[in-house]
Amino acid sequence: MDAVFKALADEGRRTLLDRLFARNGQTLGELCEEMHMSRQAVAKHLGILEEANLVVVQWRGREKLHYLNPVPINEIAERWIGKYERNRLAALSALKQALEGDKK
Amino acid sequence: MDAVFKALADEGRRTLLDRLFARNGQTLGELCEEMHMSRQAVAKHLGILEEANLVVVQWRGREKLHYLNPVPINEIAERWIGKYERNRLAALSALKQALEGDKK
DNA sequence: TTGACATGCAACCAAATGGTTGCATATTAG
DNA sequence: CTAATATGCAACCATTTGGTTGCATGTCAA
Repeated sequence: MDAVFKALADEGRRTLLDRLFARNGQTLGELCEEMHMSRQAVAKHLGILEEANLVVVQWRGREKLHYLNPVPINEIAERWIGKYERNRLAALSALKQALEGDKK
Repeated sequence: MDAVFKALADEGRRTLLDRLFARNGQTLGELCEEMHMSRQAVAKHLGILEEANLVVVQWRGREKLHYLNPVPINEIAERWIGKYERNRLAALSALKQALEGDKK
């Protein structure tokens, strides 16, 4: 899971995921457009996303097609964020009380 | 939002959030226990969590009490993860088809 | 076959990150 | 007042990160 969090920490990589979300199965060349950095830099980012299993790759001849894999994101939502979200109101309430308690 | 993702990228910081989730309002000293790094390192991590607004601080005399703020995590879940999660099955299906399509 | 195209690999570099240590400051206890 | 306690600030360091460039490899099209 650490790899997933680390992969999501970079704005450029989140953009790449957004673009695959908008249109799945793009090649490296396509994904390079609009990212203003070199092809190799984009390839590195995609490698990190692959490593985190957020992107799955498919070769078609000389083209490398990239597919979004939503499973790890779902796992984060389920196992980690859900934990906080479920208790959101309780935690907010505790926080509010703590801060108000000080002013008294 | 970038600050939140970056803050969540470190295992130690996630542990700190977990510990505040388990017991809210701990002091820096308390949070240092079990983390095997120096007090200053923990303080830096907490600073990053504060910066990302994931932790809110309350002074009580010479003690600094730390409170978990669940709002930014909730925002991630709502605005970003939710986007992928909602289409989880559709994306999985597309992925599967793409991979199977190759084998034919 | 040959050239163009899509991608990979590796060396290199600057900046950010995560950690340390030493010392300073503020508050509480005796 | 003085000690001890709780924390802050700043310099410093090694490693990681995000980017570059140059060149190599594999595939398609003419």
